[in-house]
Amino acid sequence: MRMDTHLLRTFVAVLDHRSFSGAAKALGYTQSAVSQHVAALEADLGARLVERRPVAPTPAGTRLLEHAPALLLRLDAARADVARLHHAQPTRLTLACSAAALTSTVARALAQLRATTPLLDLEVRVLAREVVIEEVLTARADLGLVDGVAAPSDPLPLPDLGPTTTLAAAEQPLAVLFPTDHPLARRRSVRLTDLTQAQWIDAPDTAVPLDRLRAVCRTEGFRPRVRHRGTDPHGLAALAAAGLGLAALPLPLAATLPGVTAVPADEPRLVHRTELVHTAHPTEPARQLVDLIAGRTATAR
Amino acid sequence: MRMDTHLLRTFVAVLDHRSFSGAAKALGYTQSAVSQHVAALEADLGARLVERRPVAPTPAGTRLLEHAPALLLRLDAARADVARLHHAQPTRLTLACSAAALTSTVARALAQLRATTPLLDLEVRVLAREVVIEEVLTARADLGLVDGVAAPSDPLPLPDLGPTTTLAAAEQPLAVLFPTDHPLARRRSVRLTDLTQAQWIDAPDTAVPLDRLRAVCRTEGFRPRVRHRGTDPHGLAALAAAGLGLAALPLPLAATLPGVTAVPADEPRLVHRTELVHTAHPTEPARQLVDLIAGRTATAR
DNA sequence: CACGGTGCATAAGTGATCCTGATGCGCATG
DNA sequence: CATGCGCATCAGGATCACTTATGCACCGTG
Repeated sequence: MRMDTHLLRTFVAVLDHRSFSGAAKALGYTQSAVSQHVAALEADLGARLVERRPVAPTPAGTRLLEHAPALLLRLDAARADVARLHHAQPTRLTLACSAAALTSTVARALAQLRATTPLLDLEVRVLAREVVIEEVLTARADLGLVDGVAAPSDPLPLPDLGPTTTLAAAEQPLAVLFPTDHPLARRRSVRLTDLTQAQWIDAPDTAVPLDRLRAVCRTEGFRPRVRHRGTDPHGLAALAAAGLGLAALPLPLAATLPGVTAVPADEPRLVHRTELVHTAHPTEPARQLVDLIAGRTATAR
Repeated sequence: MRMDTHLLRTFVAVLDHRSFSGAAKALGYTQSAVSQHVAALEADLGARLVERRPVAPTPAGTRLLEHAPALLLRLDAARADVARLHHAQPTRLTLACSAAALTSTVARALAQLRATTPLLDLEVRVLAREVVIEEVLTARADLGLVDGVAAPSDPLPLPDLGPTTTLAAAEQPLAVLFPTDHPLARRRSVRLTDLTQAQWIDAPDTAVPLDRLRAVCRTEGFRPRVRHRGTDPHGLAALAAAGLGLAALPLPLAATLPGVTAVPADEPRLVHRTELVHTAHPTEPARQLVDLIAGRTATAR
């Protein structure tokens, strides 16, 4: 009757699967139970939430879908946060990273941590940018590293899904990849504003997704002709070297790539920024790494 | 067994009341049920949450308390958001304000709205700063107005309790209230940094709580000797006029108060800022007011 | 147009659950 | 040491939340 968490969970699952019976299988219920769950939710809220045949959210269902996943995530986060208190693993450290977040700054801090506590069981998992925070909130990872593009010393616009603290871990200049024989490849720097109408390659899984570039530059430009899925910068560089379009990457990374020339980008001033994400109360090896990285960026500044 | 919403609700109630039986009365349960709820939560999370006799949170309970109220609020927010779709009241508009947020800018926008839709049933409720957002999220108010102190054009640090949009409604300079015979009362402006060690009156319910001033100025100064509870600026002015201590208020308000001289404050540059808070999908009369205020601040800029 | 298949709704039954009322027990207080 | 207060525990009954079984609307097929 009451709007309960498991009702919300099946509601979300039904719309995820676009099917009652599919959601039932996924949740380990019978189809009948799922049907009753949705009916109970609809009765409780006094509105039809799901259109059946085909299964789709009604306007009210859409509204609820804007809340439910975040709610369930926070619920898991709360449970994880309590569990962490008692099941802390002082010899394990799991790090969730987006693709380009594992910079040398971070790697050096990790090495330093390993040096002080040699029997540390370290695991690094590279994930899509959006799920890194979820991993941290649900304690599947102790720390998160998210990279993105922002104005210098501006924070990244992370979705606010729960009580997390973020800390700048590194800032690197941006560079544009040109084929080595491209006329602009000789330049010491290029202005991004001059390149909004150029041919771009969109590589949303690497360090600089074009939609983010559009948002930060407040332009409608940077329209891609080629889309590149995957986190491998070498493949992206190969495309750029072949003249299929321009691509942007952090300068230190871009400079090492074969077949292309990395030209620093300015105007607008943008940086590739990496942020460390942790919960309000990091447990022991995580807290040490936070301190190490905080110290590094503080002295590097 | 599962970490359910009503279990969390009684958990919070128990620690609010510092009593099982008190919480039971408040929730309409028997004491026995409350006891079982807490036991079920503890069994589910595998940790003792509440210390009994006296009733107090354990470390794990404290951790859970950092999540539970926000979670329950978001649950109510989700329910309210769906309910709004069907029970929209196009002739009612309820506005939740913190004490000093009802500036002339807002008042004029309200007058304009009343002019265009004359049979509008308007209600304004003045509340503590922290609960304004809750009122908006749970649809007890259609719009919220929160005031506070910030650097010019910086947003106020609102607690992130749910999907809300904020919009600057007004910015006013700050002023310090001096007794008219005070030596600094003649000055055309004063530097707040020179006054950190002065005697202050803390009036946390008015426009400029001292703890906020400390936070923004990053100082340990502004220590109060007198505390003033209540939202009435005249009472505060009377205390300041009698020489009990200094107080800060927005200049337009401060200039009208008897017995004191309002001297504009600068260094650091701070403003009294009012922000309009609304949900992602404001309903009709609310949306109009948002547009009106957005238009006003846009043209005023 | 009959036919079966698919997929959600509904009905009936059952074991688990959640609450109440009664009682027990530890701990203060006088 | 008696008493009261307050939380824990127990037993029982109402309710709930599943399952299985069946119904029914819709769709594609021969």
